[in-house]
Order: sequence, then structure tokens, then C-alpha cells
Amino acid sequence: MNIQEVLTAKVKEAFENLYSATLDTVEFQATRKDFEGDITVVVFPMLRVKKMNPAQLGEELGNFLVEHVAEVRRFNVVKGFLNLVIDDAYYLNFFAKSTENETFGHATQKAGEAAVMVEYSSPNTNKPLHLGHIRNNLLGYSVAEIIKASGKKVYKTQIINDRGIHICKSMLAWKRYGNGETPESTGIKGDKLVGNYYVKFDSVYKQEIVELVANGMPEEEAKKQAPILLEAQEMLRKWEAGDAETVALWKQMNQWVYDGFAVTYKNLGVDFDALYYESDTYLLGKDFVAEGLESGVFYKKEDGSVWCDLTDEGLDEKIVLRADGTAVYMTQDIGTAIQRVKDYPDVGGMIYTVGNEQDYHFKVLFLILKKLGFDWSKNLYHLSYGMVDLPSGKMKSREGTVVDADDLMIEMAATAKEISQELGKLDGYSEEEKEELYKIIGMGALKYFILKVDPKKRILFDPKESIDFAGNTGPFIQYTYARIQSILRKADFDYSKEIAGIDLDIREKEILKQLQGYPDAVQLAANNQSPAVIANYTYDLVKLYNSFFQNIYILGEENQDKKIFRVQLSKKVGDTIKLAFGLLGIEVPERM
RNA sequence: GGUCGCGUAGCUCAGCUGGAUAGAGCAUCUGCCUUCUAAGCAGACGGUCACAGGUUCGAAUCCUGUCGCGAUCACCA
Repeated sequence: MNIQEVLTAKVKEAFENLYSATLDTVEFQATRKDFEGDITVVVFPMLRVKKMNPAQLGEELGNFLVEHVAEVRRFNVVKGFLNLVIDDAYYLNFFAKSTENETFGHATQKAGEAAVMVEYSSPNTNKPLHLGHIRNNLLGYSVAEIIKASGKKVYKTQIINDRGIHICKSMLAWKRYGNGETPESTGIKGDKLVGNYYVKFDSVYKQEIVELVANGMPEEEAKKQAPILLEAQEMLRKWEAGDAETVALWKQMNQWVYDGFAVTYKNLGVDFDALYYESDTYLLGKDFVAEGLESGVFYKKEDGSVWCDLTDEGLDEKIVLRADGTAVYMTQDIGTAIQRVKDYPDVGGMIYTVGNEQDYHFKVLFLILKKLGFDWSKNLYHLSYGMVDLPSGKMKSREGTVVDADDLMIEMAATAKEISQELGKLDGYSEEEKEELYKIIGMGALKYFILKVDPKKRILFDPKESIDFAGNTGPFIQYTYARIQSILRKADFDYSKEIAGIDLDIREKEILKQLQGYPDAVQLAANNQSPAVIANYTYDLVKLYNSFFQNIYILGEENQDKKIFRVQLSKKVGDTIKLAFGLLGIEVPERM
């Protein structure tokens, strides 16, 4: 039981005894630094129940608590705030218990609790991943890990957009201009190779438009009539008809892309439990449209197209099936969602990690699934995040204004290497170990940089300004972890015994208070689907620890019990950093 | 134009379901490596929380309006 729960009961009891009145809730906050105390009871809300002077009420409550609650040492009252000083013994006792649990703060999976499916990444297969995908992947992966740690079973999934006009464009350009190039023959990473032809397609397409316009065709018309576009559309029709040659090329080029993505995912450190391919699912959903048509959820227009009327919900009408009977995006999303619950019957809800440009789409999708009567539809969430923009504006693959994911990761490691070499603390590490470490630090900087900001806010990324390695950054936190490991390596004595009865330094107490808040931080992060909560929590913990580390001797302490406690405390902070960073997908180094 | 999101220090961001004098980092300036890793620590400087109303004992936080930025409103995905 944490101190807040203990005090809630006692304050209520005090109220009954002193004023024969009943409190529903008791409001707490951390005591401000300017006053003495560890936790503060806000008395203002109590005035509604018992009308009296807030300072006097605080005074009387304080006296009662000191008398009846062992943990409360003393108190002071400032205006309507009752500041309580909590006994060191309480924190030592909490600490002893928390150290028994290696994964303190992470809940074990509760029996009977429904699983959650988290979708993220979901790329198109016609071009390599860029910084925008990095944000998506890091967010999705991290939220999945956080929800796991909050006590639920999680499936990570993605839907790979492997079919459609976009991949046909790359295929066509490769067929025309590729001269049989392969990743093997050129040494170019598969997704990059395919992406090159997507860019090639676009430049030919643009050229054709210019020529058509020069010959007198209106631009709108030219955009639709450019020969290379018509040919790509023809290719898509062939694909849908199952044309052997087209399908073979499609398979081959997609495979190149998958091989390339696999490398990027591995370097990013993300993984998936279940893969869905659009080529398998794009026809799904039609049956449910038919059912919905029958039950009146949808209606048919004269031309045969099927719609859902959402004007009652303040939205528009939305098409769910084309006039020619083919599926639109919404159709397959309906089908895929239903398919997933069929495949994984323990799933009770889903989280879609998709940019905020699709807010409207998901609002509609969830409403439609609700109208179709699926009870799990109430547990569908769109983890909507802001775009990653450059100073010049949006990233555009076709125009080459993207920050490539692979390149960025390499740059981050290179920067880490530069800084490390300047500091020169890695004597005794082999070149291999060093390279591995540079990657860990570089990725730590990148991941923390992205995850520490609230998902819904957009990020401006300036390639000219490198990501920081000092201050509120991943490497700062990793560095603190490495410092702690250094202490632990040097602590060549048995520090396992439980310590009680020592006086705590104010800095030690602050660390203990912060540690006690870790379980709440995990739950809050899970509820808000926000890795930023974990990032900020960890930063605060690390700041407190560094202040302690720099101002108080640990191994140099003469009192044996204090020395042991400080080593234990260091270890616990290190363990917590590792756990928390694990939720962000960031590794921690033994040295740096 | 309708809808949704965002607007906090020069820059990048915290600030939970309303609570004390709004907090960090970067940048600028001072100190600190002959005991545990200076990617650090200790400190200084820096804010009309976009603006205007409202609710409340109390508003950066909740409500309304205005302004600014972004997204979206396709038989595209």
C-alpha cells in the first residue's frame, strides 16, 4: 500500500472523529520544494463538507494524523495546504519490499483480461521507410510494450499495403528502365531499389504531362491521360485478374522490399506477432457490407454504390462499396478488423497507430463497426500522432525530400562515435563492442528525442541541427545507467541485507518517492497511450539520482548500513531505468 | 466554409482527472574533475501560459468566442 492510500483512510477517519462528517475523496499532491514535507493534503475541497477556516482545519487534521498515524512524523500548514513529513522508516520499508520484485512497477498479466491488438508501421511496399515511419514504429512498439507492462496481453500487428497502383508504378518503371537490375546485381538494398523506380515513374509521368499540356491538353486531363499512368492502371487490372507474369514480378519486387524492411526493422528494434497483407484482405469486408445493407445500416444509391449515413452523428455520408462492386479502403478496414478478432478470439480491442491525417477515417470506421453490432468496437482507439515535418514542409518520397530511416540511424551512430571518441572512456573495449555501443547510444538519442514528446503534437525535424546527446536526452539517461553499473562493479561486498533504522538524506528520500511512483507512471502511460509519460518519468528519476551521485559518497561512505543502502538504491534506480527504457525500446549500456 | 488537433521562456518540451510563487533541457553567464564515469553537478538569467470573456474559494488546466498554425471534408490509400 502506498502512502497515499494509507493517508486517505486516516484522513477520512480523522474527519469522522473530529467533525462527524464524511469525506468522499481526499486530494493529495507532492509537497512543493519550498516547504518542509513529503506529501500534501489539500484541505480546500473539504470546506464543502465542513465549513471552517482552512488553516485551522489543517492544523486539527495535522495533529490527529501525527497522533494516530505512525508514518506521519510532523506537519506544517500553509494556507489550505497540510504538509506532512513522512517517517524515513516508511520509505525504507517500501524500498525493502520493492527490491524483492525485479520488475517492480510492471503488472503481471491479469487472468481473464482481454488482449489488445496494436497495429503499427503498415507501410506501402513501393518505397523505403523514412522518419515519419520511424515515429510510427517507435510509438506503436512502445505503446504495445507499455500496455503489456500494465497487465494486458498484447499482439503487435501491421497491415502491409502490398498491392495497388503504387507498387504497379514501381513495377512498370522497373520493367521499362530497369535492365533486369536486382539488389544482388547492384548491391542496393531492396526497398531502396524499388523506391528508385517509384521516383523514376514519377519523373516520366511529370514529363508526359508537360508534353501533353504543350500539345494543348488541359492539365487536369493530362494528369489522367498520361500514357505511363494508363499503363500502370492496366497493370493493376492485370494483377487483379491474376496475370501470371504480372503477379510474378509483383512477388519478386515485394520480396526485395521485405528483405530491405527486415533490415530496417531489426535496426529499429521493433517486431510483430501477426502480419496481414492487403493482397489477402482487400476483398474482405464485402460480405459485411451485404449484411449491413440487409439490416439497414447501409443503403444503396441508384448507381449501385453502397453508403453509410452518419449525418446523425455529425459526420457525412461515407461510401463503403463502389458502384462497380469493388472495395474501397473502408471496406477492407471493416473486413480486416473483423478478421483479426476471428483469428485472435481473445482480442477485446485494437489500437491503430496511424497519423492524424486519418482522424476522420477512423472515426467513421469505428462508428460503422459499432453500427454493425460488434461489441468490441467500443474498445477501438486511433493512436493519432502528429506529422514529422521538415523546415521546408512535408516530406515527400516522390520529390526526394525525405529523411531516410536507414541513413538517419547510421548518422546517429556516427555522431555517438564522435562524441565517445572525444571523451575516450572505452579503453578495453574491442572495436566490435565499440561499434555496438555507438549504435545503442545513437538509437537511444533518436528514440528518446521522438518518444519524449506527446504523440499528438507534430515534430519539426531540422536535418541541419543534430539531435542532442546532453541534457534531457536518451544518452544522458543511458549515461546514468552506465555510472550505476560502474558503482555496482566496484561494490565487491555483500549488499543484500535489508537495511532499517538509518537516517535518510533528503536526496535519498526524493529518489525513493520517485521510485514509488513508477507503477502509477506505467498505468498512466498505458491509459493515455503515451510513451512520453515514461520518458518524462525516467528523466525526473535520473535527474534526482545524478544529484545524489554527485553530492553524496556511495562506496566512500563510512557507515556500513548507509553504504549498503546506497548501493542497493543505485541498483534499484539502474533496474528501473532499464525497465522504463525497455518500454521505450531503448537499450542501456554497461559502460559509455 | 464545416469538423478535428495544436498554441507555455529566444529554441525544444513537462505540467495527471482545476490547487501554493508555472517547471526542465538547449542557448548565454558563474563555479566544480589529486575518493565512486564532468554525456555530469551547483547556481544565475529568462514567461501577460496566443487573446477576450465565463464557471469556481481557486484556471496554463474546464466552457464560449476571436486570432494564428496544421490536418481533414474523394467511387485515393
